[in-house]
Amino acid sequence: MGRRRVEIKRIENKSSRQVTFCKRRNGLMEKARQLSVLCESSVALFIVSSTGKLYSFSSGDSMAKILSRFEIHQAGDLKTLDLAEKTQDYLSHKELLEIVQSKLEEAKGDNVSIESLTSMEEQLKSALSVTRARKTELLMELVKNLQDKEKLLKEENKVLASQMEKLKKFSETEDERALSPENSSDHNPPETLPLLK
Amino acid sequence: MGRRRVEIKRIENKSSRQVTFCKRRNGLMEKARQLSVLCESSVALFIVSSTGKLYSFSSGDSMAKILSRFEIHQAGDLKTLDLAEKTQDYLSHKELLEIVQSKLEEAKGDNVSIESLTSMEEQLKSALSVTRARKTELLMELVKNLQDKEKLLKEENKVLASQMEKLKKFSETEDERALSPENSSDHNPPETLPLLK
DNA sequence: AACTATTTATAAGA
DNA sequence: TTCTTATAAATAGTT
Repeated sequence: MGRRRVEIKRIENKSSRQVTFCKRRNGLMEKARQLSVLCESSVALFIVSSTGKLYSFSSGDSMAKILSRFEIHQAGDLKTLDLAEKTQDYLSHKELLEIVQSKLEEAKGDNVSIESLTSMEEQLKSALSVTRARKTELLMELVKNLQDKEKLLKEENKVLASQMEKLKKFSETEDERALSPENSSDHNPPETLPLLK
Repeated sequence: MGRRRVEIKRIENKSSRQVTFCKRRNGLMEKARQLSVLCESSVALFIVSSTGKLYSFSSGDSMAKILSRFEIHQAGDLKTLDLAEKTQDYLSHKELLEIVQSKLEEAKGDNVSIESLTSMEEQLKSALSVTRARKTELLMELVKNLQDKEKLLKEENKVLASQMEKLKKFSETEDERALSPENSSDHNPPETLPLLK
């Protein structure tokens, strides 16, 4: 949405990349805020520039709250994995199994054509394939969510650690009280992360 | 950017809130992706709907690297997933595929017995089964590792938080002393300390 | 789930 | 950097 259409790929020119980063970062933060307000949802956003500066936004609820919701969701996901035994899918699975069972009974008689058996074979293969695909899909999704959560937890730990360091320095020197307020909402000023790598 | 200008405040109508959530969520995710690509920055985004459903985006790359302060044990995460396609297994996979290919070429000739084809079918089914089992095994293992890691991180988080609490209280106390030195003859009623939480 | 009238974001230029 | 402006993109309300 500018003078020209722009391809979504790395901007090679360093300074225009920097400018775009600044503009779009602000835009993204504002959009995140709007979403959280308009739809009363929890939003956490972390952006780390290529130079290592951290920018974050999180909606009213503390990160911990978001995390705990995350956790609940995760628990739900694990249940979904047991899908064969639980949830609404249970009935349809059971039904399917019953149908298959009855078909197998039929098939024991010798009055069943090869054609119908081939058809049944195809149907079963298809069902099996769908089931396997769904299983893998759920597992991959779960892995991704867990990895995201790990990142978020690490981020939270980092914030805690840096706050603690400030507090330590403060209590050692007994200087003016100038502790940074809680990281909670709105646009935080950029905080430079020490890069340990 | 719609038919009307819209105030940024909670949308009261439930269904239009839901629709807006969906649209803006997608928009936000896409913007996050674009920022990460255009400016090669790391972005993590978590959205939890009011109904508790989680949506997340994270730029695949270096977030973990940058947030690697507490990072000790990992690196093996996604690599483990790629294992099926790369590393040492690659060669043997390639070999296997070559063997299968040559077998299939053979099978095109009509000088191949049904028995040998049945045997090949069995071998392939067996290989497939082993592959699938291994895949599931690796995925479940990965999930377990991530869950363990999550537990550790939360523990660490808890410890940090409680240490910080102590530090805060400590520095508060120091301040009080500095501001009003103890006078043992004066029995003032205890002042309420400003609570930081 | 599509469609558009509009608003909003932003790319390039100053 | 900040402002301006032309234009692309997102999206609110509608179908």
